[in-house]
Amino acid sequence: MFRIDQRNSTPIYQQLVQEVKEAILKGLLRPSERLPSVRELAVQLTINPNTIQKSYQELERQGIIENLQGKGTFVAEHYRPTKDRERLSILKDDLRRILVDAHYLGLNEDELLRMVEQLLTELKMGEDNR
Amino acid sequence: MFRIDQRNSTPIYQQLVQEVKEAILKGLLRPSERLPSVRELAVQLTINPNTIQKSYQELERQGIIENLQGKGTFVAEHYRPTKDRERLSILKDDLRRILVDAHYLGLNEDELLRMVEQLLTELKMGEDNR
Amino acid sequence: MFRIDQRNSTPIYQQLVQEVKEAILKGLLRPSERLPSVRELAVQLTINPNTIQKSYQELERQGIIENLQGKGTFVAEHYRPTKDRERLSILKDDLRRILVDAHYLGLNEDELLRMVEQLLTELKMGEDNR
Amino acid sequence: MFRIDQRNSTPIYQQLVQEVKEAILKGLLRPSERLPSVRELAVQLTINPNTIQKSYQELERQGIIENLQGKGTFVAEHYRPTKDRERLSILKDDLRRILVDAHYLGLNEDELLRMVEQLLTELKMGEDNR
DNA sequence: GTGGTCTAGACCACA
DNA sequence: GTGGTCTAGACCACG
Repeated sequence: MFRIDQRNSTPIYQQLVQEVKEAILKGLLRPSERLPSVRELAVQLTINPNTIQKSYQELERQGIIENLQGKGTFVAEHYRPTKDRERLSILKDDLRRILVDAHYLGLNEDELLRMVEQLLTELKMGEDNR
Repeated sequence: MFRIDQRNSTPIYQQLVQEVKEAILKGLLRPSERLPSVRELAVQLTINPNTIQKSYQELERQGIIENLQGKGTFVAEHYRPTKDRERLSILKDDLRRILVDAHYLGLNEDELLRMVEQLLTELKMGEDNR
Repeated sequence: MFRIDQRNSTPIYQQLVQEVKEAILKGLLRPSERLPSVRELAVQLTINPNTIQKSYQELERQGIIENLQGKGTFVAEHYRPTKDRERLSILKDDLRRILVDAHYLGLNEDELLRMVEQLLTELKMGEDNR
Repeated sequence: MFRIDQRNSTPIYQQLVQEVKEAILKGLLRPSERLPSVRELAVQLTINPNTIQKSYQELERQGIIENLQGKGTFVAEHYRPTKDRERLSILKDDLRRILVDAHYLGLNEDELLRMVEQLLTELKMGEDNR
């Protein structure tokens, strides 16, 4: 269900956060749908349960998933984007960094924009999924 | 000359690498121009010299600056983009991550593309500056 | 009759205890009045009967409701406040925590006191209801 | 420096978060002042470093403390209250719960308000501390 | 020396 | 069965 690369240097728990967000965006996970339990997923991905838990807590903090006591973890029914200024500013900085790197890797403006478009399509953004 | 934010969680040495790359892109630093010495910059930015050193080494590894023994560090005269497949793939992953985050922050496709355009203009990319 | 929020992280049984206490305070439930049976309430609130049971037990322990074998559960006729020192001390700690949090949320002393007054009015405290 | 009660059922990491917030409020910790390192505090309080870390991360998330890479953890220079509506609503619910409990413990409105006033004085709120 | 991540394993509250 | 907390101990990146 989720792809985790143990050799990737980005923390596993962040990779999982990202994977869940993408899965929801792509419609693979739907609002109110149940996520695998911490233990289940730990077994599936051969990752420590604590690591899974950290991911779930982060996703809950962002309002993307919800925990029902003793029943499990679910995709939030109504996700409300935050428009958090601070996080938007960080995002913009990250984007700037990427554009700079892209230039030094030899990508020109057109190639870059095409890459963006392709990724947006892949993620089915602009569609009705949450 | 370079903006470093100690509170930012991205490593200081990476921030500096980024700042130098941007400065060159914007034409603030021109090919063959001399960079501040490690010690100078360490004093200016009140940062550990080892950290500056690490940034310069990274930039040299990427072929963006060159060290002339005993003379100082200079912006490379002729930078050749690498087209490094591995790094391109990482860049794409980073970009995907950002697009997903943007969505969860409430940005739609249009707003995103406009942000990209704005940043590209800011960086004067598309022009002849290295 | 009682509002339960499954997404709220405070245990459901505690939420219910709270709701019952408030209902009595507001006069919605009067001394000697019968409470819904465990099963009834479990169906109404779509909650596990064991959870309801736990709430009722807690309320009985506090002397707020009484169980008459085979007849049902009733609001106690004469509630005598306990003046339990231990619980008073815990309450004070909880209150301190809230005041601190309020400060960090940007509330000043006036706004806080006004909030307290408002809540007291809402709860009709200061009146003769139990 | 910080009082932790291992027997208290509220999680240790939350107790510590609370203690730090209070210490700042009371002026025992001043903006820009360095907090004990995770390891130091772990030894002092005979608590696992991971637990301390969890507290520090929560405080950082709330913008109350800041981490400077490799240099340690510091009280934020300029704390900006969030006015987070959701958290305010939770706070109000907590406050309501306490008022109800206070009533059932036999406190009347006057006694309650006096307790609030006393706590506010203890915390030196209303003064110039941050 | 600083914090950040991860694992292994344990215990507990809740439903 | 569910997630939440805590410990012990290890490794790593950063400055």
